Amino acid sequence: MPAQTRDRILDTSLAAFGLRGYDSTSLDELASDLGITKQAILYHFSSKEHLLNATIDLAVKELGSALGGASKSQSRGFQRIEDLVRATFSLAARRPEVLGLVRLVSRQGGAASGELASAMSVMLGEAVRFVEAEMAAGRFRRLEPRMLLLAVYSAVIGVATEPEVMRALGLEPDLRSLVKARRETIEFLRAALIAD
Amino acid sequence: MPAQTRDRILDTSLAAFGLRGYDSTSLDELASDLGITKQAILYHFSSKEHLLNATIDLAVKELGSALGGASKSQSRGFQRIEDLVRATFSLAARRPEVLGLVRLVSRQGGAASGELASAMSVMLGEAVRFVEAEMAAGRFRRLEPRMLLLAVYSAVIGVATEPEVMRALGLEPDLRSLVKARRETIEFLRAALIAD
DNA sequence: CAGATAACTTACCAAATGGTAAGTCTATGT
DNA sequence: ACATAGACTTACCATTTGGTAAGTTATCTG
Repeated sequence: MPAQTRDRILDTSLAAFGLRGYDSTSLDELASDLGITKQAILYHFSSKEHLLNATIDLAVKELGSALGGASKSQSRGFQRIEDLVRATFSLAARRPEVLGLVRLVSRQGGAASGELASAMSVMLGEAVRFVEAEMAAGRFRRLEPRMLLLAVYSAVIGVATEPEVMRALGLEPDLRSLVKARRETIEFLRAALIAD
Repeated sequence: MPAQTRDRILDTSLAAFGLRGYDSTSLDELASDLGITKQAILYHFSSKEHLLNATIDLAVKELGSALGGASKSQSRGFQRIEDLVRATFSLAARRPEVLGLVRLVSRQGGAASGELASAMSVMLGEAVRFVEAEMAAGRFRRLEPRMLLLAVYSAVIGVATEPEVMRALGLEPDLRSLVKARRETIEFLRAALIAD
């Protein structure tokens, strides 16, 4: 099993980068978490930046497979939005580090963000067309589609990945609250989107 | 003018911490930006962590004065939400680092987050009561107030501080787009909140 | 069995980092 | 005139960081 270590490294670094940040994570830390030496990491990934790139690739893949099903579903109208939000919350509960990394990269924007940016562009492009079609069909309220999506994206990602704000609101960020948050987010979006 | 350097340090570190993160900002960098030595910083703030604390204090103050007016305004119903969103966008355009730091701290949650957390708790507490009153008066749609606020907070902060996502949507994060984003965010919230 | 290759580890290293100690320079109060 | 205190700077320092070089071990191949 030669390629197993490589996968373990990627997994651990995805968690570390996604939850604590790039600069806050040292290769030595990653290595000792994995019970190997730092040089083993540098054997598989020639530099920390390359490791980040590979980690982003993994996150993009996981994001795609988590949201791909919902995004390509045949459901129409608000049901499709609901499917997407459910898939996002499910990912946030299962692997919060993936969304954390997405947010990290989309903020920093470094040289490595190209791939993620283009992957997101594709997904967002599809989403824009979908929303426009629903608006044209009169099923969604008429709003600027891209701004609408930005607001929806922000609301979902924020709710799913800001545990401290939940605490400030007096809500424990446990599974039960997350389920409640999901339901409320969906109701919120339904209210905002459904044309009367 | 003895206390001037201290203020300049705080100002620069607020920008650096808020836009690039705590670990990604070194004292040497801050110092050379300011044209002083690192030890001058450590003279005013005995450690990097103390500097962070003082920086958070400043951010809390700026946040308070930027949103305080809108939050204590006498306006009722949706107008008050609109005032708040406008104030937030104005802050995001003028001093994005303040919101950046708020988000950074609210995510990391470190030992220093106490003050900010409590300040936010107060503001959010007021907001919850306001929303509940509006719902009781039948002016706002009935949703879970805290979850609603979390979604609103996330949407506004996200739209105001995620330039990369805007780029992925094909929108330049310049002032004009920000104005558009503000208008659309308000319309989005209006649609979500106003009871029919 | 020889040797090449993959998958590591041990040994280093230069630069950067947060922090300490001691000195300098200026203003102020006595 | 002089001590004192404030606001720094110059000189260091230990640790951490990302990265290189040179082994070591096991497996596979001719």
